[in-house]
Amino acid sequence: MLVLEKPRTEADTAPSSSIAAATGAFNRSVMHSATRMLKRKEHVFFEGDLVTHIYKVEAGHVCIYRLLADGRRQVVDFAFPGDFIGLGATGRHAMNAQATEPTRLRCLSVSELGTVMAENPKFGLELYEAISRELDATRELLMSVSHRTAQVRVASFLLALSQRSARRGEDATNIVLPMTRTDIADFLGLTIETVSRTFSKFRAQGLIELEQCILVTLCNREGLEAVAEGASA
Amino acid sequence: MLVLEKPRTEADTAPSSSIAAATGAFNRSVMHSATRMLKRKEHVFFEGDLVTHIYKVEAGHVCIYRLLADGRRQVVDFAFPGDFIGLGATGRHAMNAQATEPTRLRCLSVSELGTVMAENPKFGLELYEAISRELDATRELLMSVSHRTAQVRVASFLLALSQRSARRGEDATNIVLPMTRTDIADFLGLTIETVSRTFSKFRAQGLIELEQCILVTLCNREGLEAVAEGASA
DNA sequence: CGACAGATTGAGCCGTGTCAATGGGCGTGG
DNA sequence: CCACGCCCATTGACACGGCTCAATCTGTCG
Repeated sequence: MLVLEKPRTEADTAPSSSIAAATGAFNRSVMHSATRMLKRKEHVFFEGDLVTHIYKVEAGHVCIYRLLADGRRQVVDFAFPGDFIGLGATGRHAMNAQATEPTRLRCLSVSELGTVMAENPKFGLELYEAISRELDATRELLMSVSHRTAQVRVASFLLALSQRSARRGEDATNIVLPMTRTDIADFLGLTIETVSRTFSKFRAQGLIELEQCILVTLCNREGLEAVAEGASA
Repeated sequence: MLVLEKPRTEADTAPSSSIAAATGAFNRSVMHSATRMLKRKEHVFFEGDLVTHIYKVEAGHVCIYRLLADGRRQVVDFAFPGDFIGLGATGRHAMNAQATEPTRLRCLSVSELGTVMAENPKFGLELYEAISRELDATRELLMSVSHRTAQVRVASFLLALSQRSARRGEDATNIVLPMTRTDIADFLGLTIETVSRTFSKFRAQGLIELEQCILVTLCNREGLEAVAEGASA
């Protein structure tokens, strides 16, 4: 998942080990399980679907969103390789999950869940910790969306992406956006126009460089962090 | 917790049974555990505190919030009798929890958690389901805060309170607000002035009646629902 | 009765949404 | 290979909702 806001070091490092543990148990448990390939824009599941599986993203990215009555869309999460999706749903999915690019998933049917849980008593706890991180991330997003200006939100978003890249050992300054402006806007609770304008403003300020719309270079991390902190810059 | 938005019937009834189960297990497990009394405005725990206990609200109300760098406050949840608080925190609390009125809690120390889990393998799953509901509620709140007008948010909020009262067998039309305008504002991502103005507007439209600031009467539920649905009324 | 916290109400401004037009990249088909 | 069309991103003008600042009112507690 994508965590906005600078995570405290402890809160950041500690759970990743627990996630690693969960991932380990998951992999051991579903060694024989199926993988599933998705094309760009293809859905993993839809809102209202019966919950049949828990998925772990192995490659690609998945956008978790929900449609509102008025046709608007709220993206609640972006799932990255290593993340679980479909957690927390009981009975039926409350969300839609759509691959933003070609994506590979590992699947564990919920009917096996009980078996796995019985074989590995820790697995329940591991799921609990995974979903706890999910909850934390959603709350961070809530903070961001409810009280912050567009600039702060977008800056936080870019920094979060950068940190995620760094954590995965990838380039933290040249970021490839795995989602469209619309996805970003619906995630941050903004319009596509505002997101675009904010990118442009950052570029004008020399904070970032843009290439092909999806390649962002962070030229001035300190400056971006200052904006994310709320400095009106 | 407080769930905005009209819950689907199935999503609403199904989990309540699971919660009941969890509560049962919790009570059985902590029969011997301590209760804790809090005065109005007293804190259960603060952000950054070590996680020592999981709590269940027995009476009163608890406001779960977090302070932002700029001094603003985001309320992420109101815990009502029967709700758990402190779930999902690993290591240290990421939130503050403050009683909005005299409150009684039942406590289970996390050191006992392992024991309880071992004695009752289902307990982990029950916690998982409880936190799943928490996640759903937070996502609903996110929807509400990110894309909706003040009127819609406040209307949804009142209806959510009403539904909660109804579910608890209390009066669903005469609601006692267990929190201040500030708490409501920080929950809905609005200012206290906007909340107040919106209340006044609803009163002027004959949708509600106000008494002593904390006693709200829903005069026109359909009208309020129409507003919550987005009708510009 | 006085003091204080919380709530209400008003005036003005700023940021973001809305509507609309333009630009750029990519795939498809001629 | 080029041209067209489509989708997405960018940019501008304008309106409006909610925030800010500020004054007043109400209820409560000492």
